[in-house]
Amino acid sequence: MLTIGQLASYAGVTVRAVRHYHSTGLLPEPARDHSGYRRYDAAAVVDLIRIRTLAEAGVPLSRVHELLGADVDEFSAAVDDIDRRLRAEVRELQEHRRRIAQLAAGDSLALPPEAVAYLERLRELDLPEELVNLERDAWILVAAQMPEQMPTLMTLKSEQLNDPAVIALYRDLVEALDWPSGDRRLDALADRLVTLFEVGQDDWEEHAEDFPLPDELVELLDSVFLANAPFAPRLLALLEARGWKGWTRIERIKPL
Amino acid sequence: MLTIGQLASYAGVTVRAVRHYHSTGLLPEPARDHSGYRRYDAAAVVDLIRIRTLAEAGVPLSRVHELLGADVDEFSAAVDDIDRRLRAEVRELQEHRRRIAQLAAGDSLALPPEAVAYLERLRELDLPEELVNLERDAWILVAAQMPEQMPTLMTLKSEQLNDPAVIALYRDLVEALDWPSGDRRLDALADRLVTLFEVGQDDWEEHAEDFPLPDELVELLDSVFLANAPFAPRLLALLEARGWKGWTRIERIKPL
DNA sequence: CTTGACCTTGACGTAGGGTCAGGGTTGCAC
DNA sequence: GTGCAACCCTGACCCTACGTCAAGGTCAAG
Repeated sequence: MLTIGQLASYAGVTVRAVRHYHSTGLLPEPARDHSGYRRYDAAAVVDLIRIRTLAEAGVPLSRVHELLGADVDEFSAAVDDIDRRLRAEVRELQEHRRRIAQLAAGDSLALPPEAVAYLERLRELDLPEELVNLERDAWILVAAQMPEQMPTLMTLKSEQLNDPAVIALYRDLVEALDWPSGDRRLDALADRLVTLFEVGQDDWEEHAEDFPLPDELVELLDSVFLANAPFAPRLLALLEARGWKGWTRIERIKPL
Repeated sequence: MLTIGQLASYAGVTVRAVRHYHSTGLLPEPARDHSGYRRYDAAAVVDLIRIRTLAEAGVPLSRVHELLGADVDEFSAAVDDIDRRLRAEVRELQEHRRRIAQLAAGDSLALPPEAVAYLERLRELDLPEELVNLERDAWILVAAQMPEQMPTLMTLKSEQLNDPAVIALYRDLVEALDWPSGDRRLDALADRLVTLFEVGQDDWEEHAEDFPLPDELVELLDSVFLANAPFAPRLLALLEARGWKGWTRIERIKPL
């Protein structure tokens, strides 16, 4: 008669595994000797080797029992099923590998390439890193909600950058981050913003219909603006006084 | 400010996952409102999306933190490392698939093909299934201890089957399973066994040196014999009286 | 008698959360 | 004002397939 250690060693598994199989009922508990030790016969070794063979082939323990008692048809059906599961796992891991390979540090983490390109363009225009980071975080939020619209959105944004007035405004908005909260220069900024809005209005309304940002996303992006720009509340108030409401989604509230 | 549910939905993860990330320190706990609810800002959404991006690419959570703060070099080194791990997992699964595909119900579970062929030959010789099953279990034990010797061992066993006297003896040994324990016919069986031993002795001794079965394996196989054949103790005694000791490894104890 | 190798049960840990249970909060409709 | 659904909170147990102590009992050798 064998002890659990001998059994395990003959079958090529660990003692812990044998006890685990007992605890799940996969291998029946044998009789105990006078001191409480489990005592096994050679048949247990054979059973355990069968279990190990299946387990090492990737069969989940919960299915080993059914496979040990299966006839040829049941067995091959179960094997097919398990192989399907393994194939799916392999595919999933391959997909992981694909994604891992595309990951890189910095912007491209959580942003599609067209957004990365847009950020890179901002950098080339010598806009400060501070702004680029804010833009990046905002676009991460957008990309998470509407990934398929990102290419078109990025094209639109990129086109805006062809207007030197837009770029100048970006630059001055960054400057404004350091201004005291009631700074008089905000009025001039508001005027310039309104000018841009009115020039670009038709374009924007057209696009706004094509790509409706969900209300909650608009709110979220506004909150990013409010949280990062001390002048934001005052600027929004100035814009409202000029007939424009909102920021992420700007709307006319007074007719011209 | 966002609740945990809104945060989770913006980032595309479950509420439970967010709490899990809090518990492991991956995502810092935010401030609570007056009723104890967690309240998040948009920056938390961005952080969470970054975490999700890495996690979905197969990065273990324990490494996500280090990756979020890594520079380009550290990042790509870590990515290489993770990809190695993923590759290893894929290989392991492919190996599982290979083995699963070779598994079949019946004998081939836990036995190499040459052993399966040997068992099949026993069946073709019309030896009873009872014997074939006993042989199968015995060879499972041997195969588990010395897999690389199996082809040669099976060749040797197969050659023995070319002697009609051996086959006849097998048949009669199976018959003997039903005999009463002190049956007189055992004497005749013992005589025939001894005859075979003496004819084959040189062959056997030669092979015994080439393929030394470990003592413990011999003991285990003897125990299979003893457990399954009621006549075994008596037969072994008769053999000893004729100058031969053992069963799995038979040895002459008296000179001729 | 000691020592070391074995055995016993029980419990906790792994990765990444899922799924209750039991109770408090909020917001909207009636 | 109140009822109800939909949130939120913590705590706890569940999953795989065991690994790894902890605290003790047993056995064989020297």
